Amino acid sequence: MSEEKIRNITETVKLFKIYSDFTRLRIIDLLVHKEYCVQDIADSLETSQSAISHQLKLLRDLKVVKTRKQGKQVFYCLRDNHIKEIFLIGYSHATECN
Amino acid sequence: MSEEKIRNITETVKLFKIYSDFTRLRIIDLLVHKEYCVQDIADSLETSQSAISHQLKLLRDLKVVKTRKQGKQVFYCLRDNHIKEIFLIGYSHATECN
DNA sequence: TTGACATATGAGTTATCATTCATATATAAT
DNA sequence: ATTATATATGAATGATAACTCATATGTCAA
Repeated sequence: MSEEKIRNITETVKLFKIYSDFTRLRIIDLLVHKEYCVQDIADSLETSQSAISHQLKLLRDLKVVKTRKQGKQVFYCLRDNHIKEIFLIGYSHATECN
Repeated sequence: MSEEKIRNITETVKLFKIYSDFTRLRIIDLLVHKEYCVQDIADSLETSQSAISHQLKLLRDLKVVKTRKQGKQVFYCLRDNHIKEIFLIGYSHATECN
């Protein structure tokens, strides 16, 4: 297995890991539709503000989301359509056998 | 967030987790092209037979792969095209920015 | 049936990572 | 300036899961 192949597989693993956590995937699911501020995400998901903030930091570092500050609040949205596309493909594959 | 939505997200997380490990993804990458027996996978990936067998069991339990026994060897291949499709989509998204 | 080979698997160890808790930072309102 | 609100973050904890090691199981050959 070539060095480049290994790099590519490594990158692909990183990509899939983004979607492999319940909290993160619910955040992404919310942001597919519109932007949200931190507390609204936390409320929607019935999860602590801290846990959400930690995951949002992760998603920020991975360039998955971008932010817009408005007063005291910080609004998050998906950075581009790739994230949304892969989420929707995975979601439909995972749920189509019902 | 509805009960059904939570079930769907949970299933989607499970799906993405399949692809979220370096060893498993390299196994899937091999099996995209053709069937392999356990030792050939282990040799290709320079990973112990035990580690490979453990991951193959996982993939079997998740209905990702199916097996064919031939003498002492067991050949593994992908069970259907869904797995391959999602892998290829993720792979191309992860590697297209080069 | 004994030995050699291929694969499977249980137990133990270790590393990763998501969460909590406490607290820091930043902004707005009074 | 002080207080309240929104968000961020470091450290500690706990859970998950991948790997190793030892060994079991299954199959073939002699």
